[in-house]
Amino acid sequence: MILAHLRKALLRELAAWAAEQGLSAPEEALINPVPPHVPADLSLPYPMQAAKALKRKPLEVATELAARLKDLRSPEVDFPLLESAEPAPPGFINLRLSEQALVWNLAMALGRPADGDSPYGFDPDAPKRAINLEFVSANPTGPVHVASARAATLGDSLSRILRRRGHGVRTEYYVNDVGRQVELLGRSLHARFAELKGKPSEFPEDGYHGEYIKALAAEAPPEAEGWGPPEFSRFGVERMLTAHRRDLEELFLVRFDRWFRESELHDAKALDRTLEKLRKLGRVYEKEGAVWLGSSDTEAGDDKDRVLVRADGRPTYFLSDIAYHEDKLARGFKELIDIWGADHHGYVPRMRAAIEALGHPPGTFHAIIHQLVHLFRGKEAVKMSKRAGEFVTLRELVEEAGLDACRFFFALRSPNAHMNFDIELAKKQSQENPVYYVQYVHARIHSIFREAEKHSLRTSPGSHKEPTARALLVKLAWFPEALRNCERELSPHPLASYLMELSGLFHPFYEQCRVVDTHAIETSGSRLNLCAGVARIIADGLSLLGVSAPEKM
RNA sequence: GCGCCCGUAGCUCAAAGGAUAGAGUAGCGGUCUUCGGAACCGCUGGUGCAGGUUCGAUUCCUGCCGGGCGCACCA
Repeated sequence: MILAHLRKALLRELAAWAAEQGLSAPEEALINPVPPHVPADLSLPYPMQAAKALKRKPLEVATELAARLKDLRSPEVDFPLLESAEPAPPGFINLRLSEQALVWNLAMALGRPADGDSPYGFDPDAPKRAINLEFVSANPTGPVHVASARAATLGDSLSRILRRRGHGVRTEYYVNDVGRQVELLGRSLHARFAELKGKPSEFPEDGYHGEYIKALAAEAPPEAEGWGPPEFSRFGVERMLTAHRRDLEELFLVRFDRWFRESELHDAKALDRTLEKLRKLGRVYEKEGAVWLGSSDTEAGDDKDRVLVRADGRPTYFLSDIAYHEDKLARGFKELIDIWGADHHGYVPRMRAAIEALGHPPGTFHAIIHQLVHLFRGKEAVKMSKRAGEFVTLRELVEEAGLDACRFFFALRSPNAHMNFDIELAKKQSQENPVYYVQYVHARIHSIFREAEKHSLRTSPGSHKEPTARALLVKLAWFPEALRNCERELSPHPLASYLMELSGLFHPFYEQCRVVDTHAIETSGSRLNLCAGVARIIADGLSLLGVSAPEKM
């Protein structure tokens, strides 16, 4: 929060200075954390950029600018923001926050989000976005696979963070409840059911072979004797969907605001309407009996045109997908963000092309592509095939490794990171998961609170001189910035990394600064206050990641 | 063959073009009569290769090497 004010104040000052120099104003005042050897809180690299444009010496520019920044103030607060602003080679300005600024920021961090409309981390200046975030959307033809854990973590954590930032976000799960895969599910169940009844059956060639199919067939009601594959399809989809909801929402704590069924589109004739709209816009043509979208003729960069309606008259999956996205936009969303595995990345340009062809502004559609998780058991790669039934379920992993360990583990990784995930290690050595490192600090602080309670010591605002305490205060100020980075990167991993760093700073403080001390009530009070801030941010940050913050471990 | 992603410490990963590349974990050596040893402190260990752009490159560009994933009138 204080850093947002600082950035704004810096930007004003830099813009004024730039105008005097005949430069265009910088778009943003970029501030960076400093490396350990630098005795400051933050650094401003702007002088080096300005020096280039002005063809002047960077350090000279930094010196000139630093002098102007010393007494920097913000209209939102009534104290000076900085204690010092010093030029440093090759052309940084190193900033040290004022004590008032740090104390004020701690108070903001400790404010109760539930009470106000401006919780810590909320960004009043950011333009509000209306986002539909779709993720997982696994076919209801089998249990939720471990491979979905990454997308589920990404989507759920990101949606929580974006909401905290003040955006309107609705999460959505698209259910492919019609089509070939679902038919195959019905035929597989039909065959397994017949087997159970000792009747002759023909198991479909590409059918689903997993044991769960047999188990599911065994659960079919008595009247299933008279069912054909379509009835088994319906039965199977409903059962699978129920299991998906249970695994994702109850087990993995991933919430979807809407479970949208493809069949809803067919019922509403949405495919016809979308096709008609594209036709009117002149974006489709017929060739060789099929209807094509002129997707290569767009800015989206699709390399070829795509079939919407096959020569036999059946619509492609692509068309229903377009209709689905059109439906989301009709519901008022301005941005559609889909989270897809890297195995679908080739689908991005055509989807973008379709959105463009429908006349929506560029940037309406965005795909977050996450790299696939390669599963191992020890050294051995796990092949995953739903049809062969060889896979590890999400439930299996969570029940063995623990929810917190799983969610934090995936949250730490950038979507672009290719990762090898050793299931044995995850199950066996869950103690090594960094999440415990973070949770431990939270539990430790609450232990301090319990100790303070015994001596009737209470938190009180106050300043902090010790370097370890000051480092914590500065780190607390970075929390909103971490959330901002999450929004920019469209990933929760900057927050997870931040929590690791914050936690790492607590222990040195703990070792050097005795908190509970009945001979120093005032110091105890201000240190308890700092502890409260750290605990609050850890609990808050972990909750944004869907991870618990236990008071005892 | 073309396209997208990646290659960073033994392992799993960070790092808005910024300073001496950070964490966790593993390894080695220390720290236990006070708030939690699931801890702390110290040491060891580094950007695949070759060029280029830049005051400055893990980051951008080119080429190479290695890996993952795509390239349907499948979903």
